Amino acid sequence: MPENRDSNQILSTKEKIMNASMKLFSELGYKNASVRKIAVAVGIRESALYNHFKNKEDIFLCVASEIFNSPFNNDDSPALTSTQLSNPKSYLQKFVTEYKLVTFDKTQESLFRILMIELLQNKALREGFLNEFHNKNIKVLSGIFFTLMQNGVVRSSDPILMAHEFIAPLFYLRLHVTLLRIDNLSTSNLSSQFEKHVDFFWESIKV
Amino acid sequence: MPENRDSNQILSTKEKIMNASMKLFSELGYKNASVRKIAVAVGIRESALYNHFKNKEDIFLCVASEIFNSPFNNDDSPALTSTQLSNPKSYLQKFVTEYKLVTFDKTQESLFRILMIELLQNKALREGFLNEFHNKNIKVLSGIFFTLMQNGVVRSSDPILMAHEFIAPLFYLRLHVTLLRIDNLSTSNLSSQFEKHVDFFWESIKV
DNA sequence: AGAATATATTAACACTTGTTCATATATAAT
DNA sequence: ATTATATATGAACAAGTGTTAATATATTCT
Repeated sequence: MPENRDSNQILSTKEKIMNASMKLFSELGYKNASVRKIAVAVGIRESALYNHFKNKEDIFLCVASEIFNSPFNNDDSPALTSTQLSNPKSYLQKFVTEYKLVTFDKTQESLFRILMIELLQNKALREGFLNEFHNKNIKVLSGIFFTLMQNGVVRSSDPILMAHEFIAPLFYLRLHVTLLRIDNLSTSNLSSQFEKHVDFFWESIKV
Repeated sequence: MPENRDSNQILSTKEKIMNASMKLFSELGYKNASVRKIAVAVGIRESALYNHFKNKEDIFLCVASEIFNSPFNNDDSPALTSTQLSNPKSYLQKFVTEYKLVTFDKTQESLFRILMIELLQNKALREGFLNEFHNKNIKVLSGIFFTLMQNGVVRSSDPILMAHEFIAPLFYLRLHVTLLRIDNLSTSNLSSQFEKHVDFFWESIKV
C-alpha cells in the first residue's frame, strides 16, 4: 500500500493534488478552479485525479479541512498563569504575535483566501468560521478578561464585548493584509499595526 | 426613447434585469449566476438581455457600481461642528447608527454580499473596498479624532490608529450579521453590539 | 394608416464543465 | 516470472456556459 510518500522529499501524487488544488482554489475559487486546471498543475490527466479522490468536492473538502487546523487555533492560547496575570499585557502581545505570524504565513494565507472566497457560498465554511475562528477566540479571550477583571488589573466591563473589541481589529488587519498581497502591494504599513493595536487596547482597558 | 419606466410603479426591463441580477449575484456569485438564470428570473429569454446590456460583465459592472454609492458613504459624515465638539460621543453614536442602518438594509445587504463574494477575485472591487469603504472612513474619523485630541476631549494617541480601532469592530459586526442572515439565523444578539461598541470605545478614549 | 424602432423569440454556435469507461502501463506481492 | 494491484491514459458523455444571428412581435413616430 504505497499510500504515503516513499521518501520524505518526494511527494505522493495525492499530496501534489492537494498542493495544486490549494493554490488554485485560493487564487480562483471553487468554481473557477476546474478539474482540468488542477490536473495540468499536477502534471497528469484529469481522469487520473479520480484514482485519488472521489470527485471535485472531495478534493475541496480535503483542502478545506486544513483551514481550521491552524497551530494557532489548536492550542496556543494557554490558560492564564499567575506570572501572566502579573503581566497581562505581555499575554495579549503573545496572542497578537501568534495572530500576526499566521497572517503572514504562506500556507495559512492560502487557506484564509479560500475561506474568504467561499465564506458566503459554503455553509460548512461559515459554520467553521463562526465556531473555530470566532467563538473559540472569543471564549478564550473573554475568559482571560474575566479573570483580569476579577483581579482588578483591567477595568470592569463585559468580558465578551472586550474580547470582541480585541479580536475585530486583528481580523480586519488580516483581511486588509490579504487583499493587499493579492495585488502584490506593500503591507509594511500594516505590519506594525498589530503591535500598535495591543498598545492602544491595553491603554483602553488597564485600570 | 422609452429608456426610463413609463410610470413610477412599473419597472423597465432594464431595471428588472438589474434587480434580478443583484439578487442572483448576491446569492450565487458572479460565475454561478448564469445568464440563463438571470433571464428566467426576469421572465425573458437570455438573448433578450443583450438588447439592454453588452454582455454579462456589463450587467455585473452596472450592479457593482451601486456598491459604493451608499447614502452613508456619500455624505452622511459631516464635519465636526462646535455643538458636536461639546458632545463628541453623540457624534460617534450617530455614525454607528448610520452604519447599523446600512448593515440591516436589504438592498445594502445584497450589495455587501456581492462585495464580499467577489472581493478576492475582482481587483476593481478590492480597490473600491480599500478606497471607498476603508480609506474614506479612516480619513473622516481620524480627522475628527485629531480635532478632539487637540481640544483635549479624548486622550492623546495616533488618530489613524484610533479610527482603525473604531471602524474594525463595526465591519466585523457587519460581516457577522451578514453571515448569520444567509442561514436565517437570529441576529438579535448582535444588534445591540453596535451601541455597546460605542460605549466601550468612548470609555477607551475619553480623558 | 404605414414606417421605423425597440424588444422579444427561436435556434444554433463553440467552448468548458465534471465524470465515467475501457484500456494501457507501471509497481508490488507471490 | 506471473499474478495482482495501483495508477496512468485517451476518448467520450451529457450538461451547462456566454454569445450571436435571423426572425418575429410589439411599440412609437410621422
